This record gives sequence, C-alpha cells and structure tokens, in this order.
Amino acid sequence: MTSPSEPRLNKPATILDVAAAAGVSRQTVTRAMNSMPGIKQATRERILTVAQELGYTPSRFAKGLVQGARTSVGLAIPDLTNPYFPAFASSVVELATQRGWYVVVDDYGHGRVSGLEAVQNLSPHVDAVIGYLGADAGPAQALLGRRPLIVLDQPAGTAAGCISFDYTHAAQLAMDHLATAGRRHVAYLDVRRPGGVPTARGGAFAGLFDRAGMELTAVASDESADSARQAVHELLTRNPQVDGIVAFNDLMAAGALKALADAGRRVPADCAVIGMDGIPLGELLSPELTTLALDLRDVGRAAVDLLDQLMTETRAEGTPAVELVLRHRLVLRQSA
Amino acid sequence: MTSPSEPRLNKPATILDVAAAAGVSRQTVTRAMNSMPGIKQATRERILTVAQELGYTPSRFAKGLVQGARTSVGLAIPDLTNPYFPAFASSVVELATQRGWYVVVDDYGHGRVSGLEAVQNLSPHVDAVIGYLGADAGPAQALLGRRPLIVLDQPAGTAAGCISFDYTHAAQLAMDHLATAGRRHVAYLDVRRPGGVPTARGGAFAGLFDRAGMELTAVASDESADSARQAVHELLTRNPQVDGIVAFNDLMAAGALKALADAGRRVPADCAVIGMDGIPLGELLSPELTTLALDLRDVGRAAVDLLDQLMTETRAEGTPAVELVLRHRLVLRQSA
DNA sequence: CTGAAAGCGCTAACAC
DNA sequence: GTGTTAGCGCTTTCAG
Repeated sequence: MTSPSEPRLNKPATILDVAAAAGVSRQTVTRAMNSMPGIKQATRERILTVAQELGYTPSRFAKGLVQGARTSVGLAIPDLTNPYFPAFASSVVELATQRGWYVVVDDYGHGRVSGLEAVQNLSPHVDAVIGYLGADAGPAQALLGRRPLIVLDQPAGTAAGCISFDYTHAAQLAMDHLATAGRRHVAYLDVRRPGGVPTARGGAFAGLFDRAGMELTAVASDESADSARQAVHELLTRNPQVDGIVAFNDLMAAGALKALADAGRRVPADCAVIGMDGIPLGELLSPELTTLALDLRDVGRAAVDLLDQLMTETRAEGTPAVELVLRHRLVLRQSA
Repeated sequence: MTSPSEPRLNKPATILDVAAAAGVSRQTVTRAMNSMPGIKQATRERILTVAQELGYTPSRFAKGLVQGARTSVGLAIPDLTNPYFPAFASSVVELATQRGWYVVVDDYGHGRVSGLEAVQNLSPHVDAVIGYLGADAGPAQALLGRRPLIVLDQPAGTAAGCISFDYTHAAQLAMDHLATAGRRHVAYLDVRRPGGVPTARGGAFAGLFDRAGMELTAVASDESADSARQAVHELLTRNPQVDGIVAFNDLMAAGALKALADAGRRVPADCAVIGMDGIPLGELLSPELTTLALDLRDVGRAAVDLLDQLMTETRAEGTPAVELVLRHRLVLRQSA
C-alpha cells in the first residue's frame, strides 16, 4: 500500500524525498532549509513542515563535499581519568569552538596502548590533531600527511608543531624552595617507564642532584595515586630521614600525601610535598598541595593558537616544526 | 614555471591529481589507497609514493557520501572541569570506540549557557547525541529530528532515550546510615537553582524530612567546592549543632570537608559527611569521602547501549522514550 | 520567485 | 591488472 513517491524503505530521507513530497524542486528545498532569500514565506513553511514530517536531516557528507566544512580537530589524550587531561581538553574545546571548529576526542588509555592507534582512529575524521602522544609523534605525523599535528610534552620530531615545558626551570623552582626551607633529604617520585628510562621531568631533577648540601633520591611508581602511595610508603621505610618529596604530577603527590599521613608524618613540618601540574584537585587536599603549576588554559590556548597558525599558513613541504615552550610557576599552598 | 598537470594552487590534492601524477586511473588509486586486491604490487607502491609526495588525503566527505560513514556521537556536557563528567565521558568514548563510532565533544560550560546551544553546535556533525542537557531535552530532540538523543539525569520529555537515577533510593540509603549512626541534625547541601527550585536530588531528600527523631535543614550553594565551603561555613555558624551533611555531589562534599576543618570540627566524630557521585577524587581527600556512588562506567555503558539499541531498531514516529533507571550504592569510607 | 544543469571527490559495479 | 561508467546528496551557477 506504499505509494511510489514514499521515501525508500527505512533509508533516511533525502532532499529529493522532501522536494517530491512538497511538490517543488530540490533547489527550493535547499533555500528553505538554509534560510536563503528568494523564496515565498508560504513555500518555505510548507517545505519545513514536510521536512519535519519526513525526519529529513541534510547529509553532512554531501554538504561538506560541496561547501567545505568546518574544520574538525582530533584530540588524542591518554586518560580522561587523570584530572590533568580534562582540564586541558576543556580549554581546547572552548577555544576550538570559538573558532567554529569542532573536536573529536579519543581517550586512548583504556585497552589500547599507543597514541598512534588513537591517531589512526581519529585520522579519517579530522583535519588536524592535537595530542599527548608520547614517542609516537613521528609516525603519527606521517599518518596525517599534510594535516598538522601538535604534540605536547614531547620533542616535536617530525610533527608540525609542539608545545613543550621547561622542566629545568620547574625543577630549579622546586629545589630552590626546598633548599631555602632547609630540606636536606629530598626524593623525586618519577613515573616508572619501561626500561627504567627517566622521564623528561625526572631528567631535569637528576640534573640538579649535585646541589650542594642536599641529598637526593629518585624513586618511581606507576602513574596513579595508589601506586605513588605505595612507593612513598616503601621510601619512608627505607629512607626515614626524607624531608621533602617532589612528585611527577599532582595525582601522585596526592598519593604521597596519603602515604605520609599513613606513616604519621606531618606535612609540611616533617616532610614537604610539591606536586606538578596545578590541577584544581590540589586545593581540595589536606594539606593543600604546593605545586609547580601550569595554567592549563594557557596550554590549551598555546596548542590551539599554534594549530590555527599552521592551518592558515600554507605549510610548505619540509617546514621545520614550530615549537613553543611553557614554564611552570610555583604555587605555594600548605604542603611545602 | 608550473606545469599544467600540477595540483591546483594550494587546494588539497584530490584523487585525480594522484591519478594524473602516477599515470593511472582514479580507480587504481582507490585500490592502492584502500589496500584492495587486484593491483600489482609495484603499481600500488608507486601510487602510494606519489600520494605521499602530493600530501594526498582522501576527502572524508566524498568517502562518507559514497560509503556511509562510521556513526558519530555528540557528547554534550556542561563542564569537563567537574570530575564527574570526564569520568563519564571517558566511558562513553571507550564504549563508542569499541563499536567503531567516534565522539564529538562539546563542553558547554564556558560562556554559553544552555545545553541546547551545544546541541545546535553538534547537530551538523553527528548522528546522535548523548548529553546532560538539563531542561533542554525537548527542544534538543526537536533539533535533531529522527536522530536519537539520550539525556541523562532528566525526565526524557520528548527525547528518544533517557538514563535517570533513583534519588529516592539514594536519599534513603544516606539517611538510614546517618540515623543508625545516631545523627540528629542533618543538613542537605543542594545546588542553588534560579528561582530557588530544588533539584531532583534535593527533592528526594526533602521527601525524607519528616523522618522521626531527626531535624533536617536544607542549604544551597553554587555547584563548586568553594561555594560549598562557604555555604557550610555559614551553616555551621547559624546552626552549630549540625552533626551530618549530605552534599549534592562529591565536589561540594569536598568543600564541606574544608569548611568543617576550618571550623575545627572533626569528621566524622563531630559531623559526618556524605557525598554523591563516587568520583575518584573522594578517595584522595582526608578523611576519605563516604559517598553515594554511581559506577560511572555503568552510566556510560547504559547510555551507549541505549543509543545502540535506538540506532539499530527502526525508530518509528512517535515511539515512546526508552528509560533506564540506575541506583546509587553507599560506599563507606572515613567521612561517615 | 522557482527550476535545470553541473559538479564537489570518492567508490561500487562492471567492463576490458 | 586496470580503466570506464554511474551515482552518493547536496549547493552553486545560471535560466526562466
């Protein structure tokens, strides 16, 4: 009993279906749907009604093909569960939206290991990628071809752009503060990497390990509060004279705080703790966390601005990467 | 000095440019790019090289148009800065990715007010939306037409699907626990809404306010730890006998904890605190937060499953909304 | 004010 | 193995 002019079985309605149902040409439908001039009000309304009834939604592909669509930015981050990343993501989304871009997120922390997989996944849907990709920056940029890649916290390699952080400066800030406060036995709690290679942050602290009058220890744990808590617990057993701890990030610093409380050490009286990142979490802890803070909005802004620049300029073949270096500042709260 | 066969000035290379440069037909290029069979290895490699040199990336629109693309899900959330949402987003991204979908995020907390704006923004790019939209569920579904909308924590209205929470059950759990512990003067800290209307959560607690032997107070603040801290500070001044506080969410509970510490009250000895949500943050606080926890992964799973169902079924015209109700469980830690 | 034609870049189906 | 034809759904000319 289906008349031949009905939309085809179960397939989404097209502009032709609407045109047929409204008894007009498809151009007129276009004009109605896009609020273009040169169409009688009555016609417009009738078409809109018909479209509504048919559940017509213009195909984004056809539209994109013919108009060139808004640019879509892929955001590849390891783990939305670590509060650092949502803070960063939030600022990227905000600034991208302001520019009329939209953001496709891939949180690759779950089962999949590498950031490269995330970029592979994102690649078909995006015009550019911003991401924390660890060592995969090179292959990721290769995958994206001419589409720019902004990597964070990693040497640019072949990536188009890169935001990095001056960890030497950060380490200096922290160690100066601890030295001034008379701390003598300081531990740096790093993230454990396969093969035991130190992180960039760890390296920066190691570079200050010859500081006169201070004894410095390096420990490592997984990148979680729990793991950090345990590592610090062991550290305190082995090394009870520790009177200052700097952690890889605020989350791990929170774990350190827990371990110190477990051990009955007062913070900062018995042992100072300094985190890194400056996520809002730090203010909610007790004692409130002193930290090497990044303005996360600035980081997002840097990434989006850099990308904007790269998308606007005609990026020539072997253009060298654009690099931007950001610095931490020491936010003094209660823990150190 | 540009030969006529060169790609057109500054415009991205198309399949035709590659075909011309490699001296083959576009079909052969397609075969090479998509690892299809029926092409000589040598030809494939040559084409790939040429494509590489030209910086050729297949247009996602043309591809989508002809193949029907992977489905894209819009995720509309108010504020990535509140740890509840990234936890939820993370699970949505994970499960969507497993299905081969991809996720476009709009974090509408910044300047823009309404969730509706977020949906407007997402609409051109997505096949469906999952979101915390507050009161905008109805208009949002209208905007999306036949494309399904899953709203959370809000009556479905005209939305295709809806995940809601059994706050009556949650309130019962909390109040029972507090009563058993002998608390007599309990305050519920709600989010302040324009017009002073209570939230669904607030309503559920209000429904238990006639509980025998307990005196119950309602206070309200903005949805932030700071604001909660101040509200609880004032509450304690006005109402020093308060011995139990239930907060709208864990973030606000963290603020309450701060205010209690400021006032020199011991938790839980002098005053118990119960949060709501069950975000990881709670475990890092001191004392660790007792909370009405949702398994955030379950919430994400519920939303994605529901959407999957809705996308698979032929959703008929006036199909009533599918609703799913989730319950909190009381996670006892130190604060109550 | 409305309609007809052309083409966006790609792949599916069929030639050769 | 490779090339040719057709068409995805839409908007942009340009005619009426």
